[in-house]
Amino acid sequence: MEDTTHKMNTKQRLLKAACELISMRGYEQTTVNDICTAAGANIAAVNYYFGSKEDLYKAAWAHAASLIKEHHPLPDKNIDPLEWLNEFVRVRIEAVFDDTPGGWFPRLVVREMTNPTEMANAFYETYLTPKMNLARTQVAKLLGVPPSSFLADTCTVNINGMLVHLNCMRTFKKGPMGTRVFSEKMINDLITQMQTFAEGGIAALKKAKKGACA
Amino acid sequence: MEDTTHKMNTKQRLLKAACELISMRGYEQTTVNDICTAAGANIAAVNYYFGSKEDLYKAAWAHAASLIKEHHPLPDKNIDPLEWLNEFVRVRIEAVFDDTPGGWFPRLVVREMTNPTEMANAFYETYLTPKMNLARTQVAKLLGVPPSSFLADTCTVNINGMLVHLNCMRTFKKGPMGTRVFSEKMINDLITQMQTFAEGGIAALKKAKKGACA
DNA sequence: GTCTATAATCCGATAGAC
DNA sequence: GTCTATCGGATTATAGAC
Repeated sequence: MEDTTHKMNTKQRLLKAACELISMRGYEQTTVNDICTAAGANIAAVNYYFGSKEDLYKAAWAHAASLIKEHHPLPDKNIDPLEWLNEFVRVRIEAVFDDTPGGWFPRLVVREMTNPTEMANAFYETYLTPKMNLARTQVAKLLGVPPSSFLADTCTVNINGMLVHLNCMRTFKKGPMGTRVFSEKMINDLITQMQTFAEGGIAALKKAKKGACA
Repeated sequence: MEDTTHKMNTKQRLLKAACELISMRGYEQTTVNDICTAAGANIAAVNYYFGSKEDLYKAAWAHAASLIKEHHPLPDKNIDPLEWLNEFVRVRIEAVFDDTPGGWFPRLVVREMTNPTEMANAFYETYLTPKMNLARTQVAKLLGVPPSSFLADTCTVNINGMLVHLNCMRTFKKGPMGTRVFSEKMINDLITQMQTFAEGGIAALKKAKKGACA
């Protein structure tokens, strides 16, 4: 990671500082003063370039979303469902452990999820719901049920829950949740384990469904 | 739930209002003014009875912890591990969906997890770590590995992640995460599904472990 | 014990000089 | 574009009357 801060103009520096600080501390806990100081800009710069703290925040989401799309793209939806799910788990975990700008997005998401602003609904619809629909479609294929079914929904929520929880452990440094340290090998083991766990869980649910019908 | 507010003294009313409001909105988002208004007390009452907002918060945790111990006790640790885990999942989910004071604790936990105060570490050690150690011990028995192993740890984290995520969906009403509505039957289905999913996940991990040794 | 009034901070936003 | 100075609002905590 080359530091190109010195080459960026004030607006770009503010955007970068906003992504970094807000993904690290959350929206409410980050003041415009913090952002301006980190960006080497004056306290009035945020309002000059973005109009308000809220609008800077929206720009930060858009920026982080484009970066994760570039660095951690989701698998092709036309491949085998099980392969898709394994790739999905892998990509999501890798993004969670990404300490470069490519990892800003999952942290912004979990901050917004757990400390919602007035913009939460808009962010969800734009950036998250489409991805979640993709995942539920693949899980439904594996379960042999419609994507709109309660089983497909809750099963997807379960898998997403494990990933979100992992994201929390990385995002919230304060408190014992963030005290775990993961080496490169441990991350790879974690990916394999979560893939195995999810696959086993889905298989068990599919089997139980058949049993209930018989 | 009988409303006995009128019978309580000011200190008790403050404690109740603090539990309700902070579990609903979080510590930072709840002002002492909100709490005093809800308790029908004066703005200065919190400092008079508890010394500070922080000390009231500590009292709220202690109160909520004693209530969940009473209304949603964990299963006996000497029963069969699989039965223990199923009971654990059931009890935790029931607590998450409990809208009475018995459900204050999980909401306080998730608020503190995702918006940590300076007291986070102390709360964890006192109220949470012991429970998590219990769960990891049972999961380790099912996996056939030591409780201190990476596999037992991450597997327990996976299961806990699903439960925490469910807790988030109930706690954070703002944003689409809290828009799902669960009927009594859906909650029971959810319990069965999550038990099946966890059991299947653990079985798959145990099988993969054997395969790796062969 | 309860109340009013206020002190002491802190934050986002903006006016106006340069 | 950048800066200083300040306004207006919100919050915790407390002093002091009743």
